[in-house]
Amino acid sequence: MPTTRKTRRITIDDVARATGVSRQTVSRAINNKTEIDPETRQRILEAARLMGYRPSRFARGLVRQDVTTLGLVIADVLNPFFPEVTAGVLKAAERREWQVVVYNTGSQRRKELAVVDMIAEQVDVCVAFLLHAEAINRAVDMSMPIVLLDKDGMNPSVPGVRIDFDAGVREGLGHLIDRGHRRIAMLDDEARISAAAPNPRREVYLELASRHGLPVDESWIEPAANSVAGGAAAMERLLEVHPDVTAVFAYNDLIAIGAQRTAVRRGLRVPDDCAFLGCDGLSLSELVEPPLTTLHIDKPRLGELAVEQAAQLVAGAEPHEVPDSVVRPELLLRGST
Amino acid sequence: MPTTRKTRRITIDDVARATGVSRQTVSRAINNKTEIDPETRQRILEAARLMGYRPSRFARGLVRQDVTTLGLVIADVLNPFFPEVTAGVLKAAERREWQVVVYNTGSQRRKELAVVDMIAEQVDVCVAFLLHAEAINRAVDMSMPIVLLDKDGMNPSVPGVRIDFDAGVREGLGHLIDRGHRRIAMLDDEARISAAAPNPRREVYLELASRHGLPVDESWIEPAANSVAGGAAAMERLLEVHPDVTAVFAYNDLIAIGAQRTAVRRGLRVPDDCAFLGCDGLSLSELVEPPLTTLHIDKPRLGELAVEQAAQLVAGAEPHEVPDSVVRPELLLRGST
DNA sequence: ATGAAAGCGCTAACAT
DNA sequence: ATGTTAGCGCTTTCAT
Repeated sequence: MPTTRKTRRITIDDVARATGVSRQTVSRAINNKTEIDPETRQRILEAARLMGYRPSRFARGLVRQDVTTLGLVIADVLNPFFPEVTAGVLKAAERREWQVVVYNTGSQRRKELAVVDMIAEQVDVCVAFLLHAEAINRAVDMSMPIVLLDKDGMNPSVPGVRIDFDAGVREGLGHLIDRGHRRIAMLDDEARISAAAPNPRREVYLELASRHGLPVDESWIEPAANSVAGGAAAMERLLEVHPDVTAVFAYNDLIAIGAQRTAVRRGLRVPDDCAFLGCDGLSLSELVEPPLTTLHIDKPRLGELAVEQAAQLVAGAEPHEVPDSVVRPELLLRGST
Repeated sequence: MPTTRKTRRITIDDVARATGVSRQTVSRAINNKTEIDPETRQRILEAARLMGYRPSRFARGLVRQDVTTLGLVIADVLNPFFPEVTAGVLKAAERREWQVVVYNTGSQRRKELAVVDMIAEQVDVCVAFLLHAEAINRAVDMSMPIVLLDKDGMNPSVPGVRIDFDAGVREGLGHLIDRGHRRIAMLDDEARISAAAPNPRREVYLELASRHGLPVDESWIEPAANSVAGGAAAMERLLEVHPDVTAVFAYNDLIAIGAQRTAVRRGLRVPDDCAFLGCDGLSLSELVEPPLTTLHIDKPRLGELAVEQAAQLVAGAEPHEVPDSVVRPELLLRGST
């Protein structure tokens, strides 16, 4: 049972009183200002330490307006895609001495909205992966400076990084088609579907299928939960409907890896019986057997670019003045195709 | 070239002036208080939106002392161990409506110290993975309430979660010895070595080696950078010195996976020619070939326990009054042994 | 080298 | 339903 002592906060005045100096002198001591007697400083610092004094960040922030806090909104820390993006965000933030507050949404509508409300109150600017247009609009409505990770097809008045899936997926699927694949299925992201968010990966898939006259229709698109287990389960369902599938294009690497595992477990040879094409290029994807062919995205760079745009907003630029950045996926040919 | 307009902040007074009401009425409107005419509220809200007004979190925090910010200090977002811990931390923080600020140290002494200085100014309490005793002591010195992730052997006056490697490693190495392995090497973490941090994994390894009369000495311990590539490189070096090694115990799964890849690439059969035992149980480790035998740690729980201890500190408990938590690794037998 | 006064932007408590 | 008065804890500016 934790004791809930309401231990009143120790303030700079307490320290001043205890050391018999004025508040300002204490302030000088703890802020390493020059105009102060070295001995006085020592005495004050010592007393402050003993008393457990810690300056209030709020009081400080109020007067010196120099601390910038960035909100980073991601869907799921457990999907390696986000830690990789986060690495870039942290790096860029560190350079600027910005604080980074992280929020997880699970891509659920309710949580995305709740997180937007939260960040609106707590941060100066934010970089966000948001699937629900409603959540994005809410942020804009609250005058929250926001930069989108994966802005493709989203609210055009909000700056963001565009991942050029169009070119990438065209190249990736072209590769499968060149290899003679016709019965190519897609494992899509069910969260994106249920959020009714723009989905270039799916659109390009359908467009190419039609252009090349592939014998596939929407029944060849199976929604998957965004995880290895989700990909594995989706592949089971797909094989029920289309046991003759020869290649699978997955929404991302996690889903592709799960699907490939199902295939292997079922005794299919990869890539001979069924090939797999992932998307996003997790470092994990070269560790599985066979290593996954994937559309690699430079995720740290994605994060850095977003922070750079955020910096423009902080500097006073209007959202429409901040040009979108673009990241282009790169086809990494490996053993799964 | 971003425009650096110094656009003065819009305050509640600006909104009040623009709408011809008092500051307090604006406050009521934006905080959804009851005692206000619905029409007035609408008018104010509309004006605030148009003006792009956003309440200052500092001013607010100063007066309503109800926002808690937790600093989460990790070594490396790219090591899946930390995202998994982070998942637990975020979950526990969300329940309490705490903000979580993340800092990456790379386990470098300089950065650990810099991060401690930073968090001391910016957060109310922190949960940290710190290798350098100096950094921990600095936090204590600054009266920073802190909880350690992996506190084993660290400053006993600081609360933390203890991972019971002693029992775990005993069981894991016991398993290898039972299988008849004698020439068991260890791939240690070079960052921990250079920080001169306590290392129960290594100690137990040496103790068991001596107790069971294994034909190994310190030359059988090879330091590895904390990554798959690091593990791979360390294994190369190990094989130079001890080509007759039959089992490898790695500091963690990332290193084990890299080492195992080197073995496979060299044509060794795993586990017949060389077995691999990891430590920490990343979800990744069951995706590699062969799946890795490992000492699984419930990392989300580790994070949650730490936050619970942090909550006690926030509630006013003295560090020495907060009992350590313990997480016990569990041996997961898989294909690599 | 130190102190006094002013004020950062907001909300709580008390008027009206 | 709205306005007024006091701070929250700190740093800045200006005295001394």
